[in-house]
Amino acid sequence: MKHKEKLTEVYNKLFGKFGNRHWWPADSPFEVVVGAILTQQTKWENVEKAIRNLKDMNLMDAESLSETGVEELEELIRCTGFFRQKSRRLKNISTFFAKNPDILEKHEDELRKTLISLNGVGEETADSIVLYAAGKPKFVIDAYTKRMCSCLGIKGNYGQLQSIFESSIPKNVSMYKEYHALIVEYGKRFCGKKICSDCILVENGKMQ
DNA sequence: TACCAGGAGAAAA
DNA sequence: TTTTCTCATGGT
Repeated sequence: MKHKEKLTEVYNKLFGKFGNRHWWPADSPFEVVVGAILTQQTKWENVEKAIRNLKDMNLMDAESLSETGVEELEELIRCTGFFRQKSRRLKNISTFFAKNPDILEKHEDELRKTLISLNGVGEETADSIVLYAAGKPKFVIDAYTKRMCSCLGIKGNYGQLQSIFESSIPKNVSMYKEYHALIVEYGKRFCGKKICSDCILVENGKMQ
């Protein structure tokens, strides 16, 4: 089966199972940016606590966050792990957003390139911001996506997998958001477990 | 106790 | 250019 047909079938199956995920949970585009940094190698539940801490201190905007001391940030986001790195990354990116308030209005390719040039922002984090904060079409490839693709027999590095997804499904922001969210939900439940046999994409002992 | 979670960046091979 | 190591906490 070709990639396009396979990925379309997987989408339909996941949507049928999980429905609309309404992603990304955030009250503002900047909150998505903050969440994208904090969620690196961390469970979302811990990110939520840190975001609550920042909101309680009225720091959920670029200007306020950029003016906050690194040590204070470390305490507020400690629960997300890697707090020394992340506090510096947060301060760095919020300073950039404070100086460039219209950055999210740029074309997705230019925006992505700009974001990746910032310290602490790699491909996945940049794409998450482009898609969920700026609302522009860039498919996010995360660890779950790589694992799922590997099981489906679709191989490639980040850029290759992104190209496969973007050429297989309609270039549509809502579709990109929904598909990635569905893969995460699927991944949380079925990937990394020792019982792959329960995977909803498996039939007769093998992936479709 | 050991392992993993919605990565990125530097160092080593 | 690809792989490995480090960053760190909290939950299972």
